[in-house]
Amino acid sequence: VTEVSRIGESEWDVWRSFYAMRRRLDHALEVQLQRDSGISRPDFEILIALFNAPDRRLRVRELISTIGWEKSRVSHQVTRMEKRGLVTKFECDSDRRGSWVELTSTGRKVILGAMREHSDTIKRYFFDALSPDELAVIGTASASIISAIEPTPCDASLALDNVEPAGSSTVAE
Amino acid sequence: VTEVSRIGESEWDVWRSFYAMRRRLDHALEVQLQRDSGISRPDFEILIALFNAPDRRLRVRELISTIGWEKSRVSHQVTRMEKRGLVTKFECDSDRRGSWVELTSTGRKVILGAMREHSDTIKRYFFDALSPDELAVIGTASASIISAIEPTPCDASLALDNVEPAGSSTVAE
DNA sequence: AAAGATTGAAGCTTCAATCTTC
DNA sequence: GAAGATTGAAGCTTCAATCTTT
Repeated sequence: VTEVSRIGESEWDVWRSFYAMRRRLDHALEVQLQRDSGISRPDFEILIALFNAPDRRLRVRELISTIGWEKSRVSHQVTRMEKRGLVTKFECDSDRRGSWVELTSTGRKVILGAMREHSDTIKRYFFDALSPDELAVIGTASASIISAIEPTPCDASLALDNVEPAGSSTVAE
Repeated sequence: VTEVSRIGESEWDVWRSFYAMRRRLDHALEVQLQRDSGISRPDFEILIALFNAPDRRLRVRELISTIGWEKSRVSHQVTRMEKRGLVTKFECDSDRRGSWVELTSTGRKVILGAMREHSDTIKRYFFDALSPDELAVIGTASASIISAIEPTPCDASLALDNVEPAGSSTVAE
């Protein structure tokens, strides 16, 4: 479609290497969390978000925007975690549509241990494997990829190329 | 535990950036595949493996080693894909325990389209976002991380530090 | 017994529908 | 009607158990 800057075999090798790395890293982190702390990565994400919150509690709405999941996923996940005693749910006074999710004391213990062990694991598999230069490149490269995916909220401004046709009425309403 | 080479806030920023990038890239690729070709990423992986095989067919066993999934995952996935007409299964003559999985003509059409569109997407979100230098660093960094996770099969050779005790017989067999 | 493969159950994820409160 | 949240169904993933052939 557009002019193609050739992607050759060596480039695809990088992609495959990158792809394999993501899979193995994910898997290694999952295994470690489950083995050391008895939780899954989804569990970890919920717990860490609550742990970092003001009173160890968040609205479901906030959980959604913090972690970036679908709302039903959060709902199902929290329901399961409540059964296991990691969190509790209760109604919100100020807005009776909403509900709070709060860390239990068990959940607090679990996340404290998990943070320590999980950090060690990330250090071992990620930071220790990379030089400072490599780390820096990965930081900027990650940001570039994210920008490439999200056409930027400034998208709108690009569409307004020939804006302001002098004194045209904006919607006669 | 061991002496800690400090992981500071800027390092964790890189981790979070990397983590977010992986999630968004995965999501973007899934969305594109589903929208353009009506298949999921698991579907794509099975189809591409079969497409690259000698007669567009593989034993389940080979599918497992090629893609690196759990055997039951492959089995369930293939069963679902067979229902949708993307692949067919039939018995293996030479080893009656085994079975073949083969691309249907529909499956072939689907994967041909998907490869084109999916490559374009990877180009747009991955290759176009990165400089040649960044790409090279990501390649070597990915390999390093994989090595850090898998203690290397060459592990054994490291244990053989003081090898070759003069005229030792190499396996009396 | 080991290898090749399937099955069923349970947890995870997404989608669409729903319900209540604002 | 829109926002906050839950529910149910369907597909995905893992684990353990099973079954057959070697």
